[in-house]
Amino acid sequence: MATRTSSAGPKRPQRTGKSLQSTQEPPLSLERIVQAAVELMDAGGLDGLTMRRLADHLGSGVMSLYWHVDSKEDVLDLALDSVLEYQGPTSASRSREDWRGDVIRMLEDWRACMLRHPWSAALLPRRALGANILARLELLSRTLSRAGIADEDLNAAIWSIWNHVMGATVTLANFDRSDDARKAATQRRPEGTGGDYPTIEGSRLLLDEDWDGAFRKGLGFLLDGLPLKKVD
Amino acid sequence: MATRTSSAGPKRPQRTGKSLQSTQEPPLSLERIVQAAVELMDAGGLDGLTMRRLADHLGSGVMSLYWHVDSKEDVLDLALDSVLEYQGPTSASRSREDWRGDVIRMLEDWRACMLRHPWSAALLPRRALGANILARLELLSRTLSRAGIADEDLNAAIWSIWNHVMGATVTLANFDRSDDARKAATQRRPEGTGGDYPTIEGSRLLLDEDWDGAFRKGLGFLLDGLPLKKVD
DNA sequence: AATCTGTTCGTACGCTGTACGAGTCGACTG
DNA sequence: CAGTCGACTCGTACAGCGTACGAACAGATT
Repeated sequence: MATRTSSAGPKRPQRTGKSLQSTQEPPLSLERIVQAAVELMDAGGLDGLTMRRLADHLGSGVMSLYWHVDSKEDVLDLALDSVLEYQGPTSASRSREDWRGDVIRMLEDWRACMLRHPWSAALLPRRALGANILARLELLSRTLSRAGIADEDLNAAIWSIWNHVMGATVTLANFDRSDDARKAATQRRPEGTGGDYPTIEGSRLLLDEDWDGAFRKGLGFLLDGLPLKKVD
Repeated sequence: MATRTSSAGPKRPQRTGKSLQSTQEPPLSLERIVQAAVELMDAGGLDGLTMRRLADHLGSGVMSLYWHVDSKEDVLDLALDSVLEYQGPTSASRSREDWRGDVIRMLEDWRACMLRHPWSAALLPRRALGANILARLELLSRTLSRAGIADEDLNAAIWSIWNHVMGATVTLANFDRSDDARKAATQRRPEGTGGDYPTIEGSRLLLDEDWDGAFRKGLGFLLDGLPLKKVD
């Protein structure tokens, strides 16, 4: 963890002289930059990524990054998109019948991706949609359309399902990072107001929730509520 | 818009001397600070809020803010919560029957609040739940519970509905801020990959969506899919 | 040998959040 | 009246941020 801490060296050592290529870093590339950015944010959250740290991590100078990348925002976009890759239903054949399974599989993978990198949830609301997100949306559209949803309901259905994933992930990523939220909600008594949140406490809503189960169950409610053209 | 631009004055005028109380600002208070923070972010987004600008806006010194407030994060929390206030169903009587209407009213108000202050959507995923959010959750819990949802389904139902609002709002706030997203999604042809997103284009998913309608419709799907104990 | 093109990087600038300590002012106490 | 205390304000300073600018270097081409 602290293998790089050299005591009393110059401020940022990096690329020492010419003949002494000690660590022999591979050349900078967009892929390496993005991957390092993801690692930094996995380790330290959104604030864990600074251009200087990123450069140090790659053994390069800060401004070298800017030849490959326009801005830090650019790095964020690329990192977010790189984390959301999805290779669709491996055999396109099986999706003939089991549209529900296809949808659920893709959404749970999506959710898993974002929970593996909790910073992505906080990033999603403020970045444009990258290629991988669009690909997932496209897959969702195609599957739902084939499942026989009335055309006039299709868009609303897609958005509803999308929203379910977004909302669930965003919420959980938030809670996981500071579970003070739950404690605050259930333990703190506002005292000034006199009343707190009895129903929430009663249902143990914020406490011992099985998030995965709730996600699946809620998705079930949603899919059950969708109006299909043909009943099967 | 530019009424405050005084040419060649000192860097930040603020509270000139003792006898010349020109603008006679009311004293600093937490309420004033929070309100000013909301105004700044309404005008300039998340980045529009800096402690220095906030102080200027209030006619005070920067560090004076820190007597009322612990940190900038504190300001963000307070601003977010202040924007999500909700005075429940005015007459508690009417909610006896129309639980569906009560839920929809509260959620649409919630969504409207967040869309009125688009920065709030980007903030929500990374801040803990404030009192007003908890109050809304509590109301939702109570209403749903009274509507006759099976106890074992209650939590999943609450989360599903919550997620719907969160997802829809977060997505829309994102899109509204840069509608380049839609153009990029539908116009840009990835060329490298060869294929783009035909189904999305076909359904005009990202183009001419009636967001309010889709939100309502999707909420309908969700509520229709909820398993009620008693059918009515 | 000269030039060009792709790539690296040191320095510097303006901006951020905030720690620290000095200052002001009204009220209360001897 | 002097003294002192607490609430409140604020100037200065500092470390860290993103990045504009331009100098430097490598290898290939002329």
